[in-house]
Amino acid sequence: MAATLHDVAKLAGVSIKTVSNVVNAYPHVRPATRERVQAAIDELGYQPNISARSLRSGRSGVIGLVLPELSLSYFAELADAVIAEAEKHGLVVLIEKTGASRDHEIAVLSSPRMRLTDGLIFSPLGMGQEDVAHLAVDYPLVLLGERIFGGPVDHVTMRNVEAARAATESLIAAGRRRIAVIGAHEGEVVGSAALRLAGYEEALAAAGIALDPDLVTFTTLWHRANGAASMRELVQSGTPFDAVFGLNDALALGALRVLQEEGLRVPEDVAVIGFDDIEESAFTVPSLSSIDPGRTQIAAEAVEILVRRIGEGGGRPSEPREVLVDFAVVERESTRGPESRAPRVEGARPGSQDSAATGV
Amino acid sequence: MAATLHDVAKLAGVSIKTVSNVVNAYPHVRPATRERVQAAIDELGYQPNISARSLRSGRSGVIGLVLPELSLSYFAELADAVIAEAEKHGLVVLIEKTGASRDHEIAVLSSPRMRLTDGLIFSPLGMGQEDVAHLAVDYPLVLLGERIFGGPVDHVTMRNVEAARAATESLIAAGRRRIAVIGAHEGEVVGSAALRLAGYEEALAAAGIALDPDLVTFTTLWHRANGAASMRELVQSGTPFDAVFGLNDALALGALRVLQEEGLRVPEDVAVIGFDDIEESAFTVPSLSSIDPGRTQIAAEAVEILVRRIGEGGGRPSEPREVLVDFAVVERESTRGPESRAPRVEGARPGSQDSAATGV
DNA sequence: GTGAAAGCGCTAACAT
DNA sequence: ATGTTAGCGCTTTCAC
Repeated sequence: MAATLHDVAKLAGVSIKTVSNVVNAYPHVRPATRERVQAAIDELGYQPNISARSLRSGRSGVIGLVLPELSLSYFAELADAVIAEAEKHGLVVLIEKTGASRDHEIAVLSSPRMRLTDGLIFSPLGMGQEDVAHLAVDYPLVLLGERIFGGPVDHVTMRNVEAARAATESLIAAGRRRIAVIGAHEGEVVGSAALRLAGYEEALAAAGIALDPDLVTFTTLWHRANGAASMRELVQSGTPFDAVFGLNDALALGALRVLQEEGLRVPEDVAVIGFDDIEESAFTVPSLSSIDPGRTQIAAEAVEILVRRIGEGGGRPSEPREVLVDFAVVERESTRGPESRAPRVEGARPGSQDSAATGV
Repeated sequence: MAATLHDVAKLAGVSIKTVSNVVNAYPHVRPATRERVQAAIDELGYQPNISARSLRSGRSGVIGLVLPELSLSYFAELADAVIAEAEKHGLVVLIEKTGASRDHEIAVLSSPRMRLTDGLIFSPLGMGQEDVAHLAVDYPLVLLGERIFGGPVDHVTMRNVEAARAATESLIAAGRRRIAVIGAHEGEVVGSAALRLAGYEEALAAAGIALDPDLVTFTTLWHRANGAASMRELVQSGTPFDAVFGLNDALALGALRVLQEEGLRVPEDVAVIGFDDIEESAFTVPSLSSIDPGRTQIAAEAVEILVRRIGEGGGRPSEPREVLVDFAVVERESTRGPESRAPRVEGARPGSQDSAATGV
């Protein structure tokens, strides 16, 4: 049913090689021939068969993106950015979600389902440093996140420690001294939680503020509900505090809600800052200060590096690269005084590029 | 480099057919042979080449999902659900985003990039009823959304009119009479905006409330910022109102924020209800009442129908199906009186299934 | 500048 | 129960 190179060749009265040359924009084709072939292509509505091309050339034009979960805003926005970047390179994106399960993550790395991709952008959450060996795969792979460092692959990550330190410092600069942390992970050494906690501790130390363990709350999950629960516990414990650092925005948002339920004023009584700068944070009441970790830059770098690796082919690969992107402290109402509340609602953030009319 | 059927066959001392039989779990293989082949597979780390399989069999095990944008919570949560459903059928999902552009949507339908998928789940936002002919493609296609009806393809959609009517009725039942609408689309006849507005009008008519055009505000985009802007205009216009129906949650959330900026109490002065029931709505202050439009059911039905169509093969296709999923009114603080505020924060919603530990 | 032919790795007929 | 063989549609030498 679908037209093939042969059909086009027959109709145009040339060989399939010539048709192939036209399809692939090979320069040395006589204009007259090209025109005739193009006419035949249009008439038959010819579409190249990607499987056949891929089988022969070893390239599918598809890259894989492996994420914990799409319904978390951070990852949804990351995926959106990756798809946009991939499109610039003429690539489409196959998304696999792992549910942050270590086993699932490891399985995906050697899954034949992923074999039709030219390379993978891999964002694990369950795997840890001890799994570094699993990353030694025989296809292009770019690692994201902060679960594994120093692996045999290119790695794009954010400046967790510095950014968390900057977040904490912004609270200290506003005169806060009793800064609670929401979302620490017990005993973790690498991983977002550990790194961000380290940044928090650095900031306190630099300001000469003693670390009060009672102010550090733990939760494995980083959803709104966990932030809310931690906050409620902290309030009920009676431990005094004048600021909250949510290790991600969802946690901070959950905490924000509970603070208000409890009748505490934000930021007058308690200042709140998050991490991730998801779109939602600009629209809550009060709007949430946060760290923009450079999400779009991460997506751009990851795709760029992957494309370069794919282009390298099987040749002796160059050294794995470790890329750190820039971050920014985004101050909003939850840390600024109420006097500076204008403009009260921000417009569309520049980060959410090419968002055309989109209902539902 | 990568092992092929031939390599495995040679090592196991059998023919490639036998290896193929083992790989594809063909039942009539002697246990001893199967074991020997499996050993060879393991030893060589054999992975079937999907492109070759796909070229030969015409199936890739990949389905496409075409969406306006992933950074909108509704679509992110929908994509998440589709991926989960697809996985149950052993399929992976290729996501393409269109930015809600009509041209992009039409182009995707005939894009060779999508030709390696076995079928498509297609959620347009730019195309309209006049584009119905573009849906007559020669591969399995399931249409989502409410831009086009009665097309030549299976269609899974929500009960927009009934659900919007129920939302409005819940406000009326709470004693509200001056119900503003945020997000209407000028002159639209089909599409989410038009259908939901129709439901609103039905509810008013049924309750004997005259429609006041001043209460219906228009905005093309359905982001938080648009809801905020519309709300601000309405407040400043001086038009009295005691309730707001946001045609999606993002609009309602933007409105919710402005209402509070303006010193209006929700729900005491103004009750607010949205549409979509995105995860975030349970965690705002106050939490947002909404319509759960049956998102997970939509994903499940869409994948199910697509899988069946793919299975049908080229045979005479059965009639296109039109599937309507169930909705539910989710009442939260923004419409309930404050006396019923407990429990104050909901736990993880059952809708967000299989969300394991997920940081960042 | 264009054509002929080989073969990528696999599945599906058909044979045995 | 297992082997043989013929392509799927394309790209890629290598001729001409």
